[in-house]
Amino acid sequence: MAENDNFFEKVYEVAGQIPYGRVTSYGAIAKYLGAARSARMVGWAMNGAGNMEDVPAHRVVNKAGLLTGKHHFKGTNLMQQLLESEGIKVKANQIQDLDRYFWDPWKELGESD
DNA sequence: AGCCTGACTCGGC
DNA sequence: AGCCGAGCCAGGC
Repeated sequence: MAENDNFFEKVYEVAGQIPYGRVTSYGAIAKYLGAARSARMVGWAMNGAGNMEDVPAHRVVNKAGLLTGKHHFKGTNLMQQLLESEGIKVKANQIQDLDRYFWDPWKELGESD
């Protein structure tokens, strides 16, 4: 039952398509789904995605590159370690050179609309 | 049924 | 350039 029609499922799909060593923002995903103002819902969806290995929630940060959701992971700094493990530089719970690692679904996947 | 909170973002000062 | 307030949608109490 892949309810791809659900907002949450869409979030999981997009997040699951984030390539290794890349990150994106909640707003980018939300906007890609047509809910630019519902970035919070993306984060809320991530709450359930955190249990999914197919959904690298650690690759999803806020627009500022801050690891806002790191507190929701198992460990205290698990999220940061995962990002650093992928070659992403993280400092003070914030991704360095975010522009270099940023992955925009709208740009990469393209809405083709 | 109503109010508060929350893994966000933007605009104004 | 940094801080504050408002907007947004959905879930929890």
